[in-house]
Amino acid sequence: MDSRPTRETPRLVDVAKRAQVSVATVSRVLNTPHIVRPDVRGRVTDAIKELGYLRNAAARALRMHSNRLFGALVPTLNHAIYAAMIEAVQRRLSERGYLLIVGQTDFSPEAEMLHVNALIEHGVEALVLVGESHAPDFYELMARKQIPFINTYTYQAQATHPCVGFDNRRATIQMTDYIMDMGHRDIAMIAGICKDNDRATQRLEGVKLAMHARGLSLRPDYIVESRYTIENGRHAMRRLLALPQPPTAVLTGSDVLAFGALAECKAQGVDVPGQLSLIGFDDMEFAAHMEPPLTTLQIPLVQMGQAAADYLLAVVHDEPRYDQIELETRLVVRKTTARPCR
Amino acid sequence: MDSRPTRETPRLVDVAKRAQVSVATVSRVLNTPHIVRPDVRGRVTDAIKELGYLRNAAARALRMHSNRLFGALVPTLNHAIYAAMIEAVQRRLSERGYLLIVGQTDFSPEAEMLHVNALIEHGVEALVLVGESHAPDFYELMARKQIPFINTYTYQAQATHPCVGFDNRRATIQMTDYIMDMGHRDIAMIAGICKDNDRATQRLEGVKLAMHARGLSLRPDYIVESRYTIENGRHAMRRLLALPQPPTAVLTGSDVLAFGALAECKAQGVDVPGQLSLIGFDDMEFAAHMEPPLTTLQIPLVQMGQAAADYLLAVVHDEPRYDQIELETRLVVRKTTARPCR
DNA sequence: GATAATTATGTAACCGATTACTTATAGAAA
DNA sequence: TTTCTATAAGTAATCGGTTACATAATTATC
Repeated sequence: MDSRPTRETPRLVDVAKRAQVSVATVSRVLNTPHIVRPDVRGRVTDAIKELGYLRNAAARALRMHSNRLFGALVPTLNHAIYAAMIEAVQRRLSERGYLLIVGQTDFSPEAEMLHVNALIEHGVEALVLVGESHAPDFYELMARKQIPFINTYTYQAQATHPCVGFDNRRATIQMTDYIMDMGHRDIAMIAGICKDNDRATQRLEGVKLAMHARGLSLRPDYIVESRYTIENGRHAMRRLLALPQPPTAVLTGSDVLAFGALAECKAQGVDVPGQLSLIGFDDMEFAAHMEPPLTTLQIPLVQMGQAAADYLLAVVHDEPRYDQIELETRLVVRKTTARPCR
Repeated sequence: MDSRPTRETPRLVDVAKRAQVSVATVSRVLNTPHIVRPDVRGRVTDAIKELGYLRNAAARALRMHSNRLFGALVPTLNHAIYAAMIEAVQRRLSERGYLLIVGQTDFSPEAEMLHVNALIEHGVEALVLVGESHAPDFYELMARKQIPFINTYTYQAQATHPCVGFDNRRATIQMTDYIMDMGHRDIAMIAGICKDNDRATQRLEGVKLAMHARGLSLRPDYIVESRYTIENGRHAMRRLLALPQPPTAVLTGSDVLAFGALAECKAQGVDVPGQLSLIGFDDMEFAAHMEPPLTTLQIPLVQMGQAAADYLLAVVHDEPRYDQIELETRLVVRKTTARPCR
């Protein structure tokens, strides 16, 4: 009868004792089972089950310099687009036995950098980020620590850092060309907040670029920057409609803004697309079910998350991969766009 | 001139050497700065900055048996309600210097259990879960490992496990009473999938209970179970409207389903609330902006996430706390409910 | 100025798993 | 049966912090 106080958690050595083998053997059963004789292996797995043994990842990480742990930082989880991307990343990593730490930056590079440091301390093997503009010393740090990462929601062929996504400028150029082709000239943009947000900035630039290319320009009072909420979309549209000469077409930086904008139009009796055309961005679930259904730009969110996870897994396992991954966006034409009636 | 190959990552001992102190002192500067003389402390912090030292959480965790790492498991991040809860949890933990590993269970107890094991191996100090029904050996495991956890989205005063949320049965009883008070008897429910989902199950039960209490009963063909998507909400409503005697009121297990249901009503020219009353669940952002604005039940998502984080932090720091936390739900009456016209 | 009390710093054991290296065992060949 | 080879299992060093305990330095007291 052994009356020593029972340890709370069994360790490798406890399993070894019970299976009458050395710790090395147990470790082998756990990591490279095929090099252990089947009968011994059986004894060990039995002991593991009987004791309810779970390995200690801290000890493992300390010795192995690897954690099976990735990190992902998004502006917020409260936007479906980021949540959906994270969901795809998490799912993919899970399939490969990796866990994911998630953090939120609130669109602040400083907050992002704080998180990056904490994540590195915790030994994450790779990092998923959003956008390409980070804190000043971010890239230097990653290079020094040799931690692979990938920027999502962004793509540039000649980018110096790994990225997966699409060219945000080209995306809104596509939208703007489409609406100009229909005959619109008085085009407004309800954009996201551009400060510290390269995607929002580039989307706005795309609109300007496309208009300039046809000798038009985006009037300053036709630009409204708003945080991505329905309420803000309404406000922004109210502002535009109150202008002496309201636009005939409104592009938005997000379906959420478009939802609010459309709600405001309905409230004010403005016919969409009769009097005013509206285009969203993201093609979120509700876009197809709005009334009228929203013309918008489809973003390959799930693909992006998967590609980000796959890329980092490839780096970690030293497998071949592409550093810059471009994904297709698609303008989904539904019922909120028409030729201007003026 | 020192030409030894430079270590990739500086360690505590490197900092110690550079600051001309022992490792113990550096560790103290990091963990209990006030017990180190200011001048020495200065030397050390300088050395830390100069070397770009970041502590190794694995080594720390191994020695300390604590990680500053929590875990959270939700069915999916693709539903705003779970994402919003996680966002609140993450934010709160972040304030206190903790990181959060997030996993998705897809409403499967087995998948949940797999994640739980992985999280424990990775040394999470506490766990946030959704609902109260988990894999058979879940509670036993948590008790054995002594890892604190909390069930969210659920509340029962006499619960044997920590929980934060509301009584899902009472929530739909409240809705059902309200709609019955208006005079409705032909009440249908578009519920979530009840299998392995205690919240969905209890919500459905609540409707049945409330109706029974007034001598009514929920007809089997008035119950439709659907996954929480807009499209499914439409389908469900289509099914109900195709019935020989359609209901005069439809309760739903989620605003997402209600959104789809309302879209279908509009498509079929069914007047809401004239011909049919509709109630949602969750009070998501878009509910107030639907047309007509959706009557729904408000859930304190953010509060729930915060409370869950606070509870677990309290346990970990051995501070006082309540094990069962009830939060208020509120029926937000908007424009999709009216007396029946029949 | 000497001694005691207090505070600051250093030394080294420890956390638990992995694995290079060593030793034992089984199987093959003679 | 003996020797050699191949394969399996064991021993112990190691990863990088933390902290009990030992020692040195400082301040307080006589």
